[in-house]
Amino acid sequence: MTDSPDAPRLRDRQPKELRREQLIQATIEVIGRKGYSGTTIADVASAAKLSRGIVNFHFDSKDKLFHATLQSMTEEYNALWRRALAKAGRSPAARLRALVDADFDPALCTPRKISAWFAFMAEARPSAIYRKISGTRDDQLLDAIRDQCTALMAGSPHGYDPDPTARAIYALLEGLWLRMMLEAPRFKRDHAHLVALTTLGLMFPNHFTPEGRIRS
Amino acid sequence: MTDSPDAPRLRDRQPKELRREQLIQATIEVIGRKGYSGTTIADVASAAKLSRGIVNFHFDSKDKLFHATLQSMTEEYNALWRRALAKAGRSPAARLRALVDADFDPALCTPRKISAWFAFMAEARPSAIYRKISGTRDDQLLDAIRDQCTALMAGSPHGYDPDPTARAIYALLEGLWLRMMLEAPRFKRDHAHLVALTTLGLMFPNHFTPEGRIRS
Amino acid sequence: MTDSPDAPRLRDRQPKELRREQLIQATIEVIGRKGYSGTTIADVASAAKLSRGIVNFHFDSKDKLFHATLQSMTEEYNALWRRALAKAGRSPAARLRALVDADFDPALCTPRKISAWFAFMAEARPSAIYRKISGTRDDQLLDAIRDQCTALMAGSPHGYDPDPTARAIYALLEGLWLRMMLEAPRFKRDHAHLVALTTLGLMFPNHFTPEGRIRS
Amino acid sequence: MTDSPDAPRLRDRQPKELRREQLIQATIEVIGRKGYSGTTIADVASAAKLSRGIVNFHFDSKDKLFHATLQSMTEEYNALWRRALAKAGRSPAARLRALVDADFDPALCTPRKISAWFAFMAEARPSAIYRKISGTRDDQLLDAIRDQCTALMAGSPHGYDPDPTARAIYALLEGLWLRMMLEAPRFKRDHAHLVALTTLGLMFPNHFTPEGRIRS
DNA sequence: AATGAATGAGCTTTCATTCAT
DNA sequence: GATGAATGAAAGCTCATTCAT
Repeated sequence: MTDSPDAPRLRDRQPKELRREQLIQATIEVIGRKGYSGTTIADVASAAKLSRGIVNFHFDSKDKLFHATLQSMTEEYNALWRRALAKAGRSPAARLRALVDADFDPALCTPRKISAWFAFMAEARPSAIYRKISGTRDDQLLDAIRDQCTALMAGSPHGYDPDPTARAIYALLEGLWLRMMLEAPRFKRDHAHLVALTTLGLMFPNHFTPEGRIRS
Repeated sequence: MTDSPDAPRLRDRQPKELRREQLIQATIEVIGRKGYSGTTIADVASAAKLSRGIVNFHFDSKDKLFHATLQSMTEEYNALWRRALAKAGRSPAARLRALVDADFDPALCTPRKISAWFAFMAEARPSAIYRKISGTRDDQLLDAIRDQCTALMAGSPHGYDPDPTARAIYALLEGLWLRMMLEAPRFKRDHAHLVALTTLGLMFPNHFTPEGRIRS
Repeated sequence: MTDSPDAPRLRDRQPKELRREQLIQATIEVIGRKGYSGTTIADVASAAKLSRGIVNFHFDSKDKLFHATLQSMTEEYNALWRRALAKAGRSPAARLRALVDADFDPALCTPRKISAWFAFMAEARPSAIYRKISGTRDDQLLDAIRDQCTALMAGSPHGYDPDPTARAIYALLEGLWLRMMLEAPRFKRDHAHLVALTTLGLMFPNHFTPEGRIRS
Repeated sequence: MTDSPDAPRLRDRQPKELRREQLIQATIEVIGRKGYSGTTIADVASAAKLSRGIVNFHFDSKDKLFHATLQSMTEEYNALWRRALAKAGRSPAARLRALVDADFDPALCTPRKISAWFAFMAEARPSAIYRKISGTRDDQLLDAIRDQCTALMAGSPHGYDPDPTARAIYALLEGLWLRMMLEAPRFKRDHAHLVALTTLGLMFPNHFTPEGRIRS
């Protein structure tokens, strides 16, 4: 009666895609808050301010909802670092720095989302959901990091190998995410970012300053 | 085909501590295999080849079993790195190397245990089980790493800071554990260990060779 | 042999209140039949011809179901004697007789309901369910009885006290309920009613005949 | 080491009968405290300061323990009122008064025992434990009361019937026990006793004073 | 005679899923 | 499209009972 006619009420009918997206965002939020095993379909529906039956209606099963949620998170993450790489130009140092910075983008690097990521990872039995959906992305990001390391270490003294170096950077980034989660709110995004940049400075003293700025 | 008479039957009476330990080991095994939310009391009892009621008999609740399991894992981990540090002598490089090596000790660094660790970490809501039990250990290990970094970087050029460096090494080690879990069995312990040692070589070129050996 | 199409199937949707009432009635029936400790949620659901999950769906827990059941019984009982009192007019003898008769009303005084009452009473630990829900009602009924006794004994010879007299009538009524339960089906409602009326005749010979009829 | 050699330690071996008695007393105590459904074998063993297995050892099953407990309570009660009757002499008034007084004997009329009585009564499904064990006793006590009523009412005016009168006294006594339980500790033994005696005074004004003393 | 670890049936409870409306 | 009452499988927990010691 009182709603203005063009303000779409939440529980009104919505195109399928909108509802799915709304439910996926609610899922991320709830998993981030309650953990994987603590998340029920009722929680998700309630967080989306919709009825209990809605999830099975749009996703058939809880499993498929979680699948779609991880898929969505993966795509968002992928898009971010690819865009960052594209914008970074051709200098390997700038590209590497861009990849590192992307990991601490305020849009992605939120407590809820980090929590949700680890929830999915920790449920990753061999052959399970995480590997299937995000495994490829992981490989591609590692490749991208390795490409920059290879370029940066071209003239390095004998014995320094870009391959484990890239592995190290990649592991470092994930380890920092883990720490942000476990030590929240003590260990914050800026602090973690600084640690990553410091590492660039230590690993590539010719290309980065101690604080991680690119040496021109 | 019957049990040899002197093989102690599993279902025989055992001192409480033995049963508790047996159940904790079964819990680690099952969590490692099926994940946190996938682990039921029946699974644990069955893995220990005992009856369903046994867990509640010895631990009162699933929660307390999980609690005791994480406690046990924490104590094992703690004992390992402290022992490694004690054996390493007084040279900061040797001590740092010992801490890094400890993380890849074959007794700890098994697929099941790594999986179990992340299962507990991912369930770590703010104020939950992991923080409570393992938080202090984490802090102490980080302190130990930082002590060595501080010593090693005493004469470093201006701008290099041991604090984020220690954070980086710590995050790197955890990130490598995560990768061993997610990429098992492709990404193996030796490979991860090599990545960690390479990082030492890159970070402290005066104290470690590119492969992580200590420069005398 | 199939259900006639217009017979509403039990399992069809019903308003919440209807289902709750249906489950409460089933609970009284089962407690009356199997006792407090012998009553399981499955029994109640089965008596209501509904599924096992229904009780927790509508009442959250067995405890709350039992709570609601006793509440319902208390309200029914309360309504009955208050209505009887209201209809009885102003004569103390008629009012007292009405209160006594109410206790043997065929709607309340059934084997099942009596059994259920004592089941709840016997579970009454200090501070437990019965006291909390029905304690006040008991007091009010006792007060109502005492009011009539006081009026009837106004001119009694010295030494006769309306207070213990009221207590006696109240205890008598409950004791008769107990006997109906314990000696069922030998000791029936009509017999118990007669005993109560006889007592009125003995206690107030000026106001009631030996059979309990009101002397005009 | 410190126990004096002749002080029998509780957990030492004891003749069967002693242990059984010890367990029965513990059972009364626990049922009185926790109710019928709340009483576990472990509770009983613990109240008797014995091991968990002891009950099944001496009574085979919980059912048989409860059986023996009610039997013991019944025998104690029986012995009490029969003894009281024997001591009362031949005067019907004295005998009736003795029966009433017996019900408020401090040895029997304790909160725990009353609670235990009602616990057993309330579990009395038709054909169940209470009827089987205590039914006969109830009948005999009722008979004893009726005998006195018949004698006392021999010369009563037409219409007064000793049979319902006896029923009333019996129900009154049980009802007062119930009230002592439900209103504990507000409604005490002495108060209830007074109510019963007052009733005698009202019912038999020629034989008892208003306070229930025997008119000589 | 007594212990208490071990068992497993049976219970309450949770919750993904279904489906009449 | 959306709702939410209803279902029932699966889980955790309790506890009477067993039995090696």
